Amino acid sequence: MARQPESRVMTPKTTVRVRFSPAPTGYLHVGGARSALFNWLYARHSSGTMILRIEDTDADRSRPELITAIHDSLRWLGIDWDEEYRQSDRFDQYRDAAQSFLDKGLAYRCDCSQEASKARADARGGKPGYDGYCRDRDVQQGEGVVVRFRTPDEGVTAWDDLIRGRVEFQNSELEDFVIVRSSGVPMFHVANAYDDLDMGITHVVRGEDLVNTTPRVLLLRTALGATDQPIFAHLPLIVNEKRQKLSKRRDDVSVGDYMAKGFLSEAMRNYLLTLGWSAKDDAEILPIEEFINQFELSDINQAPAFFDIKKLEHFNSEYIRALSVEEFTERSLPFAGNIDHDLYGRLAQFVQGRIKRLDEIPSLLEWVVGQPPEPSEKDWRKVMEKDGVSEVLDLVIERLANSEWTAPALEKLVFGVGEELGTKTQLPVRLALTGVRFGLPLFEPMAELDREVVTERLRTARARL
RNA sequence: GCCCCCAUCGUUCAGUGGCCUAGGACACUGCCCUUUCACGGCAGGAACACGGGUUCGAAUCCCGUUGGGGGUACCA
Repeated sequence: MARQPESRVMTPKTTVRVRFSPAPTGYLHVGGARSALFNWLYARHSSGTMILRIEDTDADRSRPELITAIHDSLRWLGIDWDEEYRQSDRFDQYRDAAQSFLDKGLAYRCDCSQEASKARADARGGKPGYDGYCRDRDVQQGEGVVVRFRTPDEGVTAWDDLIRGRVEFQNSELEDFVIVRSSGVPMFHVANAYDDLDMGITHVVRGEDLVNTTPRVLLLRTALGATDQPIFAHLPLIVNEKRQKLSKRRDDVSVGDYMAKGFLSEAMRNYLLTLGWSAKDDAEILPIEEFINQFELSDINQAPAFFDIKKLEHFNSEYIRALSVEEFTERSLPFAGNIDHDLYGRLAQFVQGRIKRLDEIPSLLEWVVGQPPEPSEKDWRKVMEKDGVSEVLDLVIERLANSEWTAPALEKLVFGVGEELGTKTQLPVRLALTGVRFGLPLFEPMAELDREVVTERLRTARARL
């Protein structure tokens, strides 16, 4: 057969298969979402397969209902997948694998209690880890017995990380780790190595917090009979303001929280993308297709990135403003609070350009649908305690009685008073009416209120002068 | 402690030996626009952690120091 030209070299022989493997022990958080996203981007970029694999080997910690929540969060972000597996469905295969290790002498049973091995470690002089006490004790199956993998005493386990370059571990540093719990349930290392091999995973894209487990997984993979390695890409961590790995405990980071705070999923996804990777020409906000097109794992940075909500908000406001008024109205309605839908439909266009997050909407509308907040001392002094304000209010109140009740007419009325009196009139009217000195354009919402309500509010303010 | 990783403006990304008197974005400050706020426009301050090499030449390569982080479970 004739040899193909360059394309033969350029095209990988195997199609890309990647997986996102969350443990259902909590809601999807931004770190996990970013891992999922980078896997997905690479799968779509290379026309490969995106696999969702639920790593629920720890029955005590896993909560089945969280799987649905993870699905929802991924879907919200627009991340889809082609195959899905659940490790709890595959226990038998992992158990068989572990048994084969036992049969081949690659693993052994151990009946040391955790207290006992810790006591020995302390006696050894603080060097933690299991010491291989049971390696040749021929322990039999029984209560409290685990299976440990026999790690090599010498040599090096290494891989060429797409993001970090070559990473090496001395095998002598590796302890004989547990692969089957005393309950008989295999540990995640086994499941992970087995599945990556069995599912033909070509690229392992995951957080840097997993690098230390890579040698174990690699050793297990070899024990399973593999002669190759997947390509690893260990993503830099997303950190909080103290530069620590984001944690569900101390940081408010679940994807659902951001949904509830009024972030658009496209903005969230786009922002997450820019943490550790960037498109050509300094472009930060692009259609997802363009990102997919340009995405390469090897272009990802090595340094941890801070999750900056300010920047996320900027992205969000950009995406909000890019929406058509119709789409904005529809998508923001659930955040608008207790307001007549038709009324909101008329006012949404004024809201759209003024918010960074959808959850800011109710406060913007407060004076339209309910009572305005009490003006602050400072605002009152600055706006109302000036010469001519009482004349302005008097005149506006007077003319309101007979004015046509439309936005243009009201604008003309208020500005007309200003021209006659040689002063600016919007601010005092705004403060009297809305309670604050910033917000929506004044006249359109004003025309939505009843004449009596508007007049009453202005009178109240006038009385306070 | 031990193992592993990381190090460019406050933040984030760019920069892969000369194009860098280091660029973009967010944030911040000032001005303009505007009879609110926001948007928009213009301008500004702001960084290659330190010390050694290598080289004609280093933000870019090597070594060390310092600093930060991750891991060190019968969690994943």
